[in-house]
Amino acid sequence: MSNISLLDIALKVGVSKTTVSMVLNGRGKEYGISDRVIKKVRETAKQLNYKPNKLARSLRTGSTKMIGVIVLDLANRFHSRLSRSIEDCAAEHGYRVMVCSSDEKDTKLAGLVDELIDNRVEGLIFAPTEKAKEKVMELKRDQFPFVLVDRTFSRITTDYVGSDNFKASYDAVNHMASKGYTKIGIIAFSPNLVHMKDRLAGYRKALHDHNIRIDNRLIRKISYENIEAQVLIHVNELVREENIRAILFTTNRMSIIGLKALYDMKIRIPQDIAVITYDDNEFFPMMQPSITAIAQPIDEIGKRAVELLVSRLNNGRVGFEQIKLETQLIKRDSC
Amino acid sequence: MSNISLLDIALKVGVSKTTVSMVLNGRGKEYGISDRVIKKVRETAKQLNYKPNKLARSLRTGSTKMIGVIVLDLANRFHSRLSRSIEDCAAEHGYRVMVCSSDEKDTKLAGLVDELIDNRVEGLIFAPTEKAKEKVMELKRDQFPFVLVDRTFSRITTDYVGSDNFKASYDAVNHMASKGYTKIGIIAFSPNLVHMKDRLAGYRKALHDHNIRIDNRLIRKISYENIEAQVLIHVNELVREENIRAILFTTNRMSIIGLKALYDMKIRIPQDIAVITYDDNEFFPMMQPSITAIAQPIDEIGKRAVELLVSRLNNGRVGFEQIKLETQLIKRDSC
DNA sequence: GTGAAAGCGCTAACAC
DNA sequence: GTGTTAGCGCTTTCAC
Repeated sequence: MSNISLLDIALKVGVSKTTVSMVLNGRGKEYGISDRVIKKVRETAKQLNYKPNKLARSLRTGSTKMIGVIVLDLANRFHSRLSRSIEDCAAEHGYRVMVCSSDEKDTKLAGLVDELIDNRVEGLIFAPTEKAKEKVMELKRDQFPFVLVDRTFSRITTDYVGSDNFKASYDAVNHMASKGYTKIGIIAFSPNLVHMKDRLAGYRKALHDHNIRIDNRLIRKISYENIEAQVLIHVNELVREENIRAILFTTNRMSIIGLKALYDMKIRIPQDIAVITYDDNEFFPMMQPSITAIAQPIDEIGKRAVELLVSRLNNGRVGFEQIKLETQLIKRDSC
Repeated sequence: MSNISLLDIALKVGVSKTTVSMVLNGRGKEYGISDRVIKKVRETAKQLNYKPNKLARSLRTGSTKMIGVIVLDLANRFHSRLSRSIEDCAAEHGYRVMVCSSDEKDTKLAGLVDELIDNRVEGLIFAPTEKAKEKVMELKRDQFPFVLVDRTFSRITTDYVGSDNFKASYDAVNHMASKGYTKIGIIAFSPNLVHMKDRLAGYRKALHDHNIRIDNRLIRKISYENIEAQVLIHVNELVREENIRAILFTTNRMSIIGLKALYDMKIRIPQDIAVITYDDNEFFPMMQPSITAIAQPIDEIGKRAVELLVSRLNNGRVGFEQIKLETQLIKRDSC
């Protein structure tokens, strides 16, 4: 890799670095550089295969046009689509992204936040982990620009973009109850983060509105470790011991595991048990039965998050916005 | 965001920048800095919330520990999993990644390559687009370290990691033929890239070995624009006009569209038409019928690509390696 | 119309 | 044991 600098071009053309810099930044005219020189500089740059060093430029200008993005797992469909949406929208606003996965680990998240800041990203968009509140407060205290996505904390005000999880669950459980189901189970993560709180609250409210007694044995809260084993256990118990007739899985990961479990148990859907899942999937319409799902507006979440961040970066907007976007209950045959 | 530099710490502690730099890089002992100073520096750094400026460091050291990654589409399952694998393996080797999506567009790819290089990534891992050969040759000429993944070109030697696509298709079609199918269709992209050439060649060879006449009408090659419409047309024609009894979809994107098309046409799988798809999916075991698929070793592809790149970066390895990894035909009920 | 020079924050060779 | 200094490649102010 050749390492041609402005100076090399300047020397070759017989002008100063300054002139070359101006020309290559498209400000030749503005500074009244002669057409001859402009042309010569451009040609020489191309000929020498000049690559501007963004590190040097950023160091000098104090601007990297970089946004740090931390999702939970790039291999998870929700998060990869979210990343993609952020990537595209950021590009529209002239920003590039650095995407990382936190694996739902608080220490990893904190480390990534620091590293991204060390790399001088101008802002962060991330899905916080369960105990990341401290790190988030630290960012807030330092007034570092960031936007939370997917999930947030209670009692702490930050920019946030996510789904209207309360309504999403409400709609789903309302749909179940309207179909006559009363023994409705739910599997969720321990509600330390608001999105889970809301997903559970929507469930409760819907049951309440249908005058269905809330049975805490039907509400299963799992932790973020060993998800697969936990989902299996609880699905098993809900089905075998609690005799549920319908179930709501509150993340796409749980849905995959849960559906597979039901399938392996030879449970008939929806005859034995009706199912609704969080996050839609391309294969759901093709499954037998097709799966009823809560579709989150993933692209929109990414887009709004970028817009929120960029508006802070550009306008120095004050105050915080909490954006909750509408989900869509896609009714199919599983409920 | 406070912007504390080494100098601020140095001033506060009453030593020079150098001393602070040494201490903060963990080389205090090595350079014989006194314990008292080391402690004081560390404390002050923490207290001032010092964030090392990686731009400055990288500019100075000439090393960013960054790898640029360009996949086709971060929202595509194959590519998001590949990205994740690369992210993890890179981290193990002390590198961070910048991931971008080329959307299968040659100009976008070329632009991303340039931008990543401007950002001084030390190497690139990317899936080349159809007409990216020129850009790839340019990188090769400039001796910029890179590894191609998923696909490569004929008549150009570079580091490459992908699946053994010939064998993958061969296994699939061999499986079909062994089950007695003779009218076997295939949908592929125009084979300008070697992976597609191989996927088609494996199909042909398997037919040949089973003494099945190769009928070019059953081989459908589509371009990268408007994929959905094209797949629909060809599936339709293959089914309605050519009376195929089995079909091989050669990418996961095609599989989703193709399966949906068959589903909408009320084709019974495998009674009417047997199906095998490229890329496995978590939902395939649960579908009715379950879907037979070619599972690519995605994690391994990412891992090996990173290792290949890192070995070049560290050892300055000469020569090129072309790694073709074994796929696995996961036999289920769709064929 | 163009150039000189300072400085972004850091590291490392060399000096004392 | 610690400091001085130069310089990575760039932008930008000011000077001519």
